[in-house]
Amino acid sequence: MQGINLKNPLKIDVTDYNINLEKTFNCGQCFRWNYDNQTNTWRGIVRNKVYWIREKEENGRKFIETTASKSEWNKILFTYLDLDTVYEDELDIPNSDKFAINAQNAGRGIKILRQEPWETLISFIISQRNNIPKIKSTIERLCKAYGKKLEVYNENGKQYPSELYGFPSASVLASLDISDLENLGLGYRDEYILNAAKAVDNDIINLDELTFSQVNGNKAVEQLMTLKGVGPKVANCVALFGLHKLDMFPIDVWIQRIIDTYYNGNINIESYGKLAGVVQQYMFYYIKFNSGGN
DNA sequence: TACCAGGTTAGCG
DNA sequence: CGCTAACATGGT
Repeated sequence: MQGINLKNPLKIDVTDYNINLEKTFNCGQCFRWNYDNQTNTWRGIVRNKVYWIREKEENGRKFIETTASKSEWNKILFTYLDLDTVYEDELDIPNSDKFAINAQNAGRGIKILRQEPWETLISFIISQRNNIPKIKSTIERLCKAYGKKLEVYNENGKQYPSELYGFPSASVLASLDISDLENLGLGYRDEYILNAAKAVDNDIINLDELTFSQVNGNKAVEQLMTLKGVGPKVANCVALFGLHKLDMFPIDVWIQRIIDTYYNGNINIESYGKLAGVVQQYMFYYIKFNSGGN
Protein backbone atom coordinates (compact mmCIF):
# COMPACT_ATOMS: atom_id res chain seq x y z
CA MET A 1 0.00 0.00 0.00
CA GLN A 2 1.28 3.43 -0.84
CA GLY A 3 0.06 6.87 0.06
CA ILE A 4 0.56 9.89 -2.14
CA ASN A 5 -0.25 13.54 -1.91
CA LEU A 6 -1.14 15.16 -5.21
CA LYS A 7 -2.14 18.47 -3.66
CA ASN A 8 1.06 19.24 -1.79
CA PRO A 9 3.86 17.70 -3.81
CA LEU A 10 7.51 17.79 -2.89
CA LYS A 11 9.20 20.66 -4.74
CA ILE A 12 12.85 20.50 -5.77
CA ASP A 13 15.00 23.09 -7.51
CA VAL A 14 16.65 21.22 -10.40
CA THR A 15 17.95 24.21 -12.36
CA ASP A 16 21.55 23.13 -12.05
CA TYR A 17 20.86 19.54 -13.13
CA ASN A 18 19.77 20.40 -16.64
CA ILE A 19 16.94 17.88 -16.98
CA ASN A 20 13.98 18.01 -19.35
CA LEU A 21 11.27 15.49 -18.48
CA GLU A 22 9.54 15.51 -21.85
CA LYS A 23 12.75 14.71 -23.71
CA THR A 24 13.89 12.20 -21.11
CA PHE A 25 10.66 10.21 -21.06
CA ASN A 26 9.94 10.56 -24.79
CA CYS A 27 13.33 9.75 -26.24
CA GLY A 28 12.54 6.04 -26.54
CA GLN A 29 14.56 4.68 -23.62
CA CYS A 30 11.58 3.87 -21.38
CA PHE A 31 8.05 2.62 -21.93
CA ARG A 32 6.13 3.05 -18.69
CA TRP A 33 6.02 6.81 -18.25
CA ASN A 34 2.80 8.43 -19.43
CA TYR A 35 1.87 12.07 -19.74
CA ASP A 36 -1.39 13.51 -18.50
CA ASN A 37 -2.31 16.67 -20.40
CA GLN A 38 -4.76 17.92 -17.81
CA THR A 39 -2.35 18.02 -14.92
CA ASN A 40 0.81 18.44 -16.98
CA THR A 41 2.18 15.49 -15.04
CA TRP A 42 4.15 12.35 -15.87
CA ARG A 43 3.20 9.10 -14.14
CA GLY A 44 5.69 6.29 -14.00
CA ILE A 45 6.46 3.07 -12.17
CA VAL A 46 9.87 2.54 -10.67
CA ARG A 47 10.64 -0.63 -8.75
CA ASN A 48 7.01 -1.43 -7.97
CA LYS A 49 6.22 2.11 -6.88
CA VAL A 50 4.13 4.71 -8.64
CA TYR A 51 5.36 8.29 -8.95
CA TRP A 52 3.94 11.45 -10.44
CA ILE A 53 6.37 14.12 -11.61
CA ARG A 54 6.02 17.49 -13.31
CA GLU A 55 8.22 20.43 -14.23
CA LYS A 56 7.65 24.04 -13.31
CA GLU A 57 9.49 27.22 -14.20
CA GLU A 58 9.45 30.10 -11.76
CA ASN A 59 11.58 33.24 -11.83
CA GLY A 60 14.02 31.68 -14.25
CA ARG A 61 14.51 28.62 -12.05
CA LYS A 62 13.35 25.11 -12.90
CA PHE A 63 11.60 22.95 -10.34
CA ILE A 64 10.36 19.39 -10.19
CA GLU A 65 7.19 18.67 -8.28
CA THR A 66 6.65 15.06 -7.29
CA THR A 67 4.49 12.83 -5.15
CA ALA A 68 7.64 11.12 -3.90
CA SER A 69 8.56 11.65 -0.27
CA LYS A 70 11.78 13.46 0.58
CA SER A 71 13.55 10.18 1.28
CA GLU A 72 12.15 8.54 -1.87
CA TRP A 73 13.46 11.48 -3.85
CA ASN A 74 16.90 11.25 -2.28
CA LYS A 75 17.23 7.47 -2.34
CA ILE A 76 15.39 6.54 -5.52
CA LEU A 77 14.36 9.25 -7.99
CA PHE A 78 17.49 11.39 -7.77
CA THR A 79 19.54 8.40 -8.84
CA TYR A 80 16.94 7.05 -11.26
CA LEU A 81 16.90 10.37 -13.10
CA ASP A 82 20.72 10.37 -13.13
CA LEU A 83 20.87 13.87 -11.71
CA ASP A 84 24.27 13.32 -10.16
CA THR A 85 25.91 13.47 -13.59
CA VAL A 86 25.85 16.66 -15.64
CA TYR A 87 26.65 15.37 -19.12
CA GLU A 88 27.61 18.79 -20.41
CA ASP A 89 30.69 18.77 -18.18
CA GLU A 90 32.10 15.62 -19.80
CA LEU A 91 30.71 15.70 -23.33
CA ASP A 92 33.21 16.63 -25.95
CA ILE A 93 31.71 16.46 -29.42
CA PRO A 94 34.15 17.54 -32.15
CA ASN A 95 33.15 20.92 -33.58
CA SER A 96 33.40 19.56 -37.11
CA ASP A 97 30.65 17.04 -36.31
CA LYS A 98 27.76 19.29 -37.30
CA PHE A 99 25.02 16.69 -37.07
CA ALA A 100 25.97 15.62 -33.55
CA ILE A 101 26.20 19.26 -32.43
CA ASN A 102 22.72 19.93 -33.81
CA ALA A 103 21.40 16.79 -32.16
CA GLN A 104 22.91 17.85 -28.85
CA ASN A 105 21.25 21.24 -29.09
CA ALA A 106 17.91 19.55 -29.78
CA GLY A 107 18.29 16.86 -27.14
CA ARG A 108 19.84 18.87 -24.32
CA GLY A 109 18.06 17.94 -21.11
CA ILE A 110 17.80 14.22 -21.87
CA LYS A 111 19.00 12.07 -18.98
CA ILE A 112 19.83 8.38 -19.32
CA LEU A 113 17.59 6.80 -16.69
CA ARG A 114 18.92 4.17 -14.33
CA GLN A 115 16.22 1.66 -15.12
CA GLU A 116 15.98 -1.82 -13.68
CA PRO A 117 18.20 -4.16 -15.72
CA TRP A 118 15.67 -6.99 -15.81
CA GLU A 119 12.78 -4.79 -16.92
CA THR A 120 15.02 -3.18 -19.52
CA LEU A 121 16.11 -6.55 -20.89
CA ILE A 122 12.56 -7.80 -21.38
CA SER A 123 11.32 -4.46 -22.67
CA PHE A 124 13.96 -4.34 -25.39
CA ILE A 125 13.44 -7.97 -26.35
CA ILE A 126 9.83 -6.94 -26.91
CA SER A 127 10.94 -3.84 -28.81
CA GLN A 128 12.39 -5.71 -31.80
CA ARG A 129 10.28 -5.34 -34.94
CA ASN A 130 7.67 -3.33 -32.99
CA ASN A 131 6.73 0.33 -32.92
CA ILE A 132 6.80 2.28 -29.68
CA PRO A 133 2.99 2.36 -29.06
CA LYS A 134 2.89 -1.41 -29.56
CA ILE A 135 5.87 -1.93 -27.25
CA LYS A 136 4.15 0.08 -24.53
CA SER A 137 0.81 -1.70 -24.82
CA THR A 138 2.47 -5.12 -24.88
CA ILE A 139 4.49 -4.35 -21.76
CA GLU A 140 1.35 -3.15 -19.98
CA ARG A 141 -0.44 -6.41 -20.82
CA LEU A 142 2.50 -8.41 -19.49
CA CYS A 143 2.51 -6.38 -16.27
CA LYS A 144 -1.23 -6.71 -15.83
CA ALA A 145 -1.06 -10.48 -16.31
CA TYR A 146 1.91 -11.27 -14.06
CA GLY A 147 3.00 -8.12 -12.23
CA LYS A 148 2.16 -7.18 -8.68
CA LYS A 149 -0.95 -5.06 -8.36
CA LEU A 150 0.05 -1.70 -6.98
CA GLU A 151 -2.34 -0.03 -4.59
CA VAL A 152 -2.06 3.72 -4.45
CA TYR A 153 -4.17 5.98 -2.27
CA ASN A 154 -4.58 9.70 -2.75
CA GLU A 155 -4.82 12.37 -0.06
CA ASN A 156 -8.53 11.58 0.38
CA GLY A 157 -7.81 7.93 1.07
CA LYS A 158 -9.31 6.86 -2.23
CA GLN A 159 -7.55 4.37 -4.46
CA TYR A 160 -5.95 6.13 -7.38
CA PRO A 161 -5.90 5.30 -10.20
CA SER A 162 -7.96 2.14 -10.49
CA GLU A 163 -5.37 -0.32 -11.78
CA LEU A 164 -1.60 -0.28 -12.02
CA TYR A 165 0.86 -3.15 -12.00
CA GLY A 166 4.56 -3.54 -11.37
CA PHE A 167 6.88 -5.28 -13.80
CA PRO A 168 6.78 -9.07 -13.25
CA SER A 169 9.89 -10.57 -11.66
CA ALA A 170 12.18 -13.01 -13.43
CA SER A 171 11.22 -15.80 -11.05
CA VAL A 172 7.52 -15.33 -11.73
CA LEU A 173 8.01 -15.44 -15.49
CA ALA A 174 10.46 -18.34 -15.19
CA SER A 175 7.77 -20.44 -13.54
CA LEU A 176 5.39 -20.03 -16.48
CA ASP A 177 4.67 -22.29 -19.40
CA ILE A 178 5.00 -20.86 -22.91
CA SER A 179 1.23 -21.11 -23.29
CA ASP A 180 0.82 -18.73 -20.35
CA LEU A 181 2.28 -15.99 -22.52
CA GLU A 182 -0.38 -16.29 -25.21
CA ASN A 183 -2.70 -13.38 -25.91
CA LEU A 184 -0.30 -10.74 -24.60
CA GLY A 185 0.77 -9.60 -28.05
CA LEU A 186 4.33 -10.85 -27.60
CA GLY A 187 4.29 -12.74 -30.89
CA TYR A 188 7.33 -14.90 -31.60
CA ARG A 189 9.24 -13.16 -28.75
CA ASP A 190 7.40 -15.23 -26.12
CA GLU A 191 10.02 -17.99 -26.13
CA TYR A 192 12.85 -15.43 -25.95
CA ILE A 193 11.27 -13.95 -22.84
CA LEU A 194 10.67 -17.28 -21.14
CA ASN A 195 14.22 -18.33 -21.92
CA ALA A 196 15.66 -15.06 -20.58
CA ALA A 197 13.58 -15.37 -17.42
CA LYS A 198 14.94 -18.85 -16.77
CA ALA A 199 18.52 -17.73 -17.45
CA VAL A 200 18.20 -14.86 -14.97
CA ASP A 201 16.28 -16.88 -12.40
CA ASN A 202 18.86 -19.68 -12.53
CA ASP A 203 21.69 -17.16 -12.29
CA ILE A 204 23.11 -18.28 -15.63
CA ILE A 205 23.32 -14.56 -16.30
CA ASN A 206 23.60 -12.12 -13.40
CA LEU A 207 22.33 -8.69 -14.42
CA ASP A 208 23.26 -7.04 -11.13
CA GLU A 209 26.88 -8.05 -11.51
CA LEU A 210 26.90 -6.68 -15.04
CA THR A 211 26.02 -3.25 -13.63
CA PHE A 212 29.30 -3.15 -11.70
CA SER A 213 31.62 -0.48 -13.01
CA GLN A 214 34.44 -3.03 -13.39
CA VAL A 215 32.38 -4.74 -16.10
CA ASN A 216 32.83 -2.68 -19.23
CA GLY A 217 30.03 -2.20 -21.71
CA ASN A 218 31.40 -4.46 -24.41
CA LYS A 219 31.81 -7.30 -21.93
CA ALA A 220 28.20 -6.82 -20.77
CA VAL A 221 26.95 -6.80 -24.37
CA GLU A 222 28.84 -10.02 -25.03
CA GLN A 223 27.15 -11.66 -22.04
CA LEU A 224 23.70 -10.40 -22.96
CA MET A 225 24.05 -11.70 -26.51
CA THR A 226 24.34 -15.26 -25.23
CA LEU A 227 20.58 -15.01 -24.68
CA LYS A 228 18.44 -16.15 -27.58
CA GLY A 229 16.60 -13.22 -29.12
CA VAL A 230 19.18 -10.72 -27.90
CA GLY A 231 21.29 -9.42 -30.77
CA PRO A 232 23.70 -6.48 -30.91
CA LYS A 233 21.06 -3.77 -30.93
CA VAL A 234 18.99 -5.06 -28.02
CA ALA A 235 22.13 -5.88 -26.02
CA ASN A 236 23.46 -2.35 -26.52
CA CYS A 237 20.14 -0.86 -25.42
CA VAL A 238 20.09 -3.02 -22.28
CA ALA A 239 23.69 -2.10 -21.52
CA LEU A 240 23.01 1.62 -22.01
CA PHE A 241 19.56 1.97 -20.45
CA GLY A 242 19.57 -0.89 -17.93
CA LEU A 243 23.22 -1.30 -16.92
CA HIS A 244 24.08 2.40 -17.32
CA LYS A 245 27.06 1.78 -19.58
CA LEU A 246 27.00 5.29 -20.99
CA ASP A 247 29.58 4.62 -23.69
CA MET A 248 27.35 2.10 -25.50
CA PHE A 249 25.94 3.24 -28.82
CA PRO A 250 22.95 1.14 -30.01
CA ILE A 251 22.48 1.18 -33.77
CA ASP A 252 18.87 0.74 -34.83
CA VAL A 253 17.23 1.60 -38.16
CA TRP A 254 17.01 5.29 -37.26
CA ILE A 255 20.64 5.62 -36.22
CA GLN A 256 21.73 3.57 -39.23
CA ARG A 257 19.78 5.97 -41.44
CA ILE A 258 21.66 8.86 -39.81
CA ILE A 259 25.00 7.13 -40.32
CA ASP A 260 24.23 6.49 -43.98
CA THR A 261 22.87 9.98 -44.63
CA TYR A 262 25.18 12.21 -42.60
CA TYR A 263 28.32 10.14 -42.05
CA ASN A 264 28.77 8.42 -45.42
CA GLY A 265 28.01 5.07 -43.81
CA ASN A 266 30.83 5.38 -41.29
CA ILE A 267 30.63 6.97 -37.85
CA ASN A 268 33.44 7.35 -35.34
CA ILE A 269 31.74 6.37 -32.09
CA GLU A 270 35.01 6.64 -30.14
CA SER A 271 35.09 10.36 -30.89
CA TYR A 272 32.14 10.74 -28.49
CA GLY A 273 34.12 9.24 -25.63
CA LYS A 274 32.64 7.95 -22.38
CA LEU A 275 29.23 9.47 -23.08
CA ALA A 276 28.66 8.14 -26.59
CA GLY A 277 25.32 6.70 -25.48
CA VAL A 278 24.12 10.16 -24.52
CA VAL A 279 25.01 11.41 -28.00
CA GLN A 280 23.13 8.44 -29.43
CA GLN A 281 20.02 9.48 -27.50
CA TYR A 282 20.39 13.09 -28.65
CA MET A 283 20.49 11.81 -32.22
CA PHE A 284 17.54 9.48 -31.80
CA TYR A 285 15.42 12.21 -30.25
CA TYR A 286 16.54 14.73 -32.85
CA ILE A 287 15.77 12.58 -35.89
CA LYS A 288 12.55 11.09 -34.60
CA PHE A 289 10.77 13.63 -32.48
CA ASN A 290 12.36 16.89 -33.43
CA SER A 291 12.06 16.47 -37.21
CA GLY A 292 15.80 16.68 -37.62
CA GLY A 293 16.38 15.74 -41.22
CA ASN A 294 12.72 15.09 -42.10
C1' DT B 1 -6.91 -2.91 -45.88
C1' DA B 2 -2.34 -3.23 -46.36
C1' DC B 3 1.95 -1.76 -44.53
C1' DC B 4 5.22 -1.36 -40.99
C1' DA B 5 7.74 -1.34 -36.56
C1' DG B 6 14.31 1.17 -31.63
C1' DG B 7 15.93 -6.87 -34.93
C1' DT B 8 17.27 -11.63 -34.66
C1' DT B 9 17.76 -16.07 -36.28
C1' DA B 10 18.67 -19.87 -39.20
C1' DG B 11 19.89 -21.36 -43.49
C1' DC B 12 21.82 -20.59 -47.52
C1' DG B 13 26.17 -19.69 -50.99
C1' DC C 1 32.27 -14.41 -43.59
C1' DG C 2 27.94 -11.84 -46.19
C1' DC C 3 23.23 -12.03 -47.60
C1' DT C 4 18.26 -12.74 -46.77
C1' DA C 5 13.58 -14.89 -45.87
C1' DA C 6 10.81 -15.66 -42.09
C1' DC C 7 9.07 -14.27 -37.98
C1' DA C 8 3.59 -12.70 -34.84
C1' DT C 9 1.00 -9.01 -33.90
C1' DG C 10 -1.24 -4.58 -33.05
C1' DG C 11 -0.96 0.38 -34.37
C1' DT C 12 -1.87 3.65 -38.02
